[in-house]
Amino acid sequence: MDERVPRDFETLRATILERRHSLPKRIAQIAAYALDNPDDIAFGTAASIAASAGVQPSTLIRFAQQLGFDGFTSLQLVFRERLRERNSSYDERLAALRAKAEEGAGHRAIFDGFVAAASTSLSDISRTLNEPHFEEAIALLAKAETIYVLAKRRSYPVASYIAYALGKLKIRNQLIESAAGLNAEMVGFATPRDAVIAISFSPYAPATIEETRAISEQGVPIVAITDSSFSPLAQFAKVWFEVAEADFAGFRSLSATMALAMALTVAVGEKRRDTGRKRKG
Amino acid sequence: MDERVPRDFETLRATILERRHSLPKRIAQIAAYALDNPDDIAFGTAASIAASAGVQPSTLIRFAQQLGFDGFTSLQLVFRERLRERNSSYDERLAALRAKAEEGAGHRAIFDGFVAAASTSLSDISRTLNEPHFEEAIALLAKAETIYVLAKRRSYPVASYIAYALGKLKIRNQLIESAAGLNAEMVGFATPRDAVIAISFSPYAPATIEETRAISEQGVPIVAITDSSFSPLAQFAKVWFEVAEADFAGFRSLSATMALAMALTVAVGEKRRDTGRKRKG
DNA sequence: GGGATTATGAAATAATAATTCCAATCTGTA
DNA sequence: TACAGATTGGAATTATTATTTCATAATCCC
Repeated sequence: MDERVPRDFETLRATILERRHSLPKRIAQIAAYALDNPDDIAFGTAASIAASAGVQPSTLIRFAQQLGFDGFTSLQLVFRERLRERNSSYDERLAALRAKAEEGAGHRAIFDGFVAAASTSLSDISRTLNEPHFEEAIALLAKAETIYVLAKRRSYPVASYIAYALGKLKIRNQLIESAAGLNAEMVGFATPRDAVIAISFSPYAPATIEETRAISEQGVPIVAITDSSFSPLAQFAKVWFEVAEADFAGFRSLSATMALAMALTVAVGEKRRDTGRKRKG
Repeated sequence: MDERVPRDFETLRATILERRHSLPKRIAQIAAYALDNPDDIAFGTAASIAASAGVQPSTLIRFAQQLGFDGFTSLQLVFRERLRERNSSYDERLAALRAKAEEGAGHRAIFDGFVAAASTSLSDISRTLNEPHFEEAIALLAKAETIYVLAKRRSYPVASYIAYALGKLKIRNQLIESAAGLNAEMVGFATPRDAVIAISFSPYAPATIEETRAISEQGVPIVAITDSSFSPLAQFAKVWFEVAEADFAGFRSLSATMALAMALTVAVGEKRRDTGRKRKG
C-alpha cells in the first residue's frame, strides 16, 4: 500500500475531493455524506452512519480502506481529532493560543500570537464599531471629489490597500506617501469639496499629524482612524473611529483597521453607485 | 429515583460541583477527571478513561449511576452533545454574519462581511499552516544578508508592513515597488547569499512573476506566499505557503497573509538574535 | 452478447466494550 | 476491637459494534 494515509482532516478532505469522481457510486455517496456531516462520522457507529447515509456498513469500511485506513475505526479517529481541535469555544481557543504564544515556545507560538492578536482585534471592533459615525463617514466620503489617503509607517499598509481598492472602484484618490517629498504641495491641492482618510496610531508619526493639521485648516473634511480620544488626529477630524488593535511582539495587528478601512471603501463605492442611479432615474 | 438526570453539560457540571464533597474518594477522583478532561470522556472507552483517571471501569459506571444515568453510555452522550454544540457555535455565528452580509442589508452588513472574511481566513490558516515549511522559511531568511520583499497591487500592503517590521528589527531589507521604475536594476543586485519574500495571489501581477523568475535565475532563494500549487510563484520558490484568503465584495482579506508575514518576520528576528548570542558565547 | 472484473448487499463472525457480580477492603461506630 | 455498612477492585458476563465473507448484481471490455 503505497498511498499515504491522511492523518488530519484537511488532508483527508482534500484527498476525498480529489478522488471524488473516480469513486464507485455507493462509496461516493458515503464520501459526500462524510464531508457534509463530519460530526456524525465522529460520533456515530458504523451501522448508524451507514443507515443515515443510505448504504451498508461494509461500504463504509470499504470507503475507509480505499483511503488507506485499515478500517472504519481509524478513519473515525481523524474525524474525532478534528472535533477535539475545534472543540473549545472560540474565546477559549483564543485564550489558549495567546497563553501558548506568551509562554514563548518556539516559532509556532509566534505565529499563534499574531493570529490571536488579529482575532481579538476583529472581535473587539465588531462589538464596538460606532454605527452612526460609520454612516456619517460614508456620507462624507461619498460626496468628495477626491479622497486623500494619509498614513505613514505602521499605518501605511492600510492606506495603500485603501488606495488600491478606491482605484479598483474607480473613485478618484490620492495616496500621500513620504517617498517623493512633495507632500506639502499635494496637500495644498485639496479643497473643501474633497475629503481625507487619515490613519495614525500612537506613537503618532509627526508628519501625519502635521499634514492632517494643514489640510484641516484648508477646510477639507477629515475621517480619522486612530486609537483613542487623546489622539491628536481626533481634534482635526470631522468623524473619527477608535480602533483598539491588539499587538504581539511589539507589532500591532492591522486586521481590525483593515476591515474597517475596506468596509468604508466599499460602502462609499456602493453609495456612489446608488446616488448616481437616483440622479439618472 | 427522584433525582433528575442532567441532560446538558452545564447542568451536569453544576451537579457534580455541588456534590463534590459528599462523593466517595474514587468517585470524586473520576468526577474531577471528567470536568478537567471532558474531551476524553466524549471520545474514550470506559476502560481507557478509567485507566487515565486511575480507577476501575466499574467505578466509572458507578459514578454515572450516582448522577442518575443508567450507565456510562448515557453519561457519555452528554459529553458528546457538548462537543457538537460548541463546535457549531463559532462556525454558525460566522456563517450568520456572512449570510447577513451577503444578502446585503445596509452598510453595517458590508462591515460584517469584511470582519467575517478576515476571521474565516485566520481560522483557516491557523489550522492549515505547514509547520515544516514555516521553519524552513525562517531558517532560509535568517541567514540572508539582505531580504528582498516583492509584491504588487493587492499584495503590496503586506509587503510594506514586512518592510516596516524588518526595518524596526534592524534587518537589512529592500522593498521592490513599482514606483521608481528601477526594479530590474534593484533585482540585479541580489545574490545567492540574499533571500526573497514574494507575495502574489491570483490574478498574479505579471511584474511580480517576471521579477521572481529573474531573481530565481540569479540563484537567490525565494519564499513565496501565494494561493495554490498552480501559482506560477510556486515553481520558482524554495519554500512556499498556500494561504486561502476569504474575500468579500471582491476584495480579499489580508489578515491571514498579514499574520503569516508578521510571524515570519518576527521569527527571523528572533532566530538571528539567538544565532548571534551563540556565536558570541 | 459473453466473460471477466468490479461493486454491492446481507448475514456470519470476530473483536471490543459496557456492565454486572462478588469477594476483599476500608470506614466509622459501639 | 468487633461489627455493619459502604466502597472498591478485578474478573466474568453480556452487549454492542466492527469486520469479514460470500453470494449476487452491475459494469466494463473484447
